[in-house]
Amino acid sequence: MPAAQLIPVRDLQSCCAPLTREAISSGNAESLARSLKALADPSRLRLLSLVAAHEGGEACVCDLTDPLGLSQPTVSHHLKVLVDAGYLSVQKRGTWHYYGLVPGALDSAAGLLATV
Amino acid sequence: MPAAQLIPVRDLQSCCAPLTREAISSGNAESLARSLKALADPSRLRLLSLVAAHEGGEACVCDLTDPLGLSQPTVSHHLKVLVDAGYLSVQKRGTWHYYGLVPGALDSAAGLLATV
DNA sequence: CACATACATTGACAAACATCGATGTATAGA
DNA sequence: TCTATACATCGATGTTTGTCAATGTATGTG
Repeated sequence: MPAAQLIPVRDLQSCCAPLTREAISSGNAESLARSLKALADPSRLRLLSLVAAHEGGEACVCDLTDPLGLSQPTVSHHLKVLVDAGYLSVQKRGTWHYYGLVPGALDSAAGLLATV
Repeated sequence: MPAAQLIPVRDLQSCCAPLTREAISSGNAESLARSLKALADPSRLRLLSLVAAHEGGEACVCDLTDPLGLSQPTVSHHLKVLVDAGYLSVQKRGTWHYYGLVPGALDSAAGLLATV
């Protein structure tokens, strides 16, 4: 899948223009849109929040399905989207997969927004 | 359409929890997701950028179709989405409709992101 | 009035997406 | 080795979304 890859938020850059200068490039717009699309879903926002609020800052899939009211495959899918976008990280211990927030990832996204 | 209304970004609030405290409520997650979804499209990001970079900080539809390479109805549609979400405002002078950035709207969105 | 311009709305269609049930894979324990 | 648990992947389905051509609505001009 060479076309349309997802770059982790932290590696995104909207270049230099802070605003009102030059219009964002077509490529940067696509990258930023992809990162925002990963966040633009109520279930995924709640997932990020649930993970962050969970003790130790990490949670396994089994901790998340009930509060979300979604099936395990669906939760797994959303987690994958968030990992691919660079908002979450996984760590496998035994049978469990522990998801945790990538430090600064949300801030990166917020920062990019201010650059239009 | 009483269900699932779009609240302007500036009126959104994720309540008090800054992070890692309590998980975001289902309702707030829906509202925030809706606002982010309005931004999560390359064409709309470029529209915001083009409007901001245009002289006077405002632009009419005819200024935007060519740089975007999209049809007039499509541009009109995207602009409506951005207006409904509270990112753009419209002002009609004669035959022209001038779109401008709503001050602080993008910052509001960025701020909400930091609250998860 | 007739005509042109600027824009919105409608209807249609294909692509993308969220969701689930079923199935596959790996790890742990009896 | 057999069984149970935790999770991922697959395939199918219904919904949402981006896009355009066609049409409608004002506004301005001759």
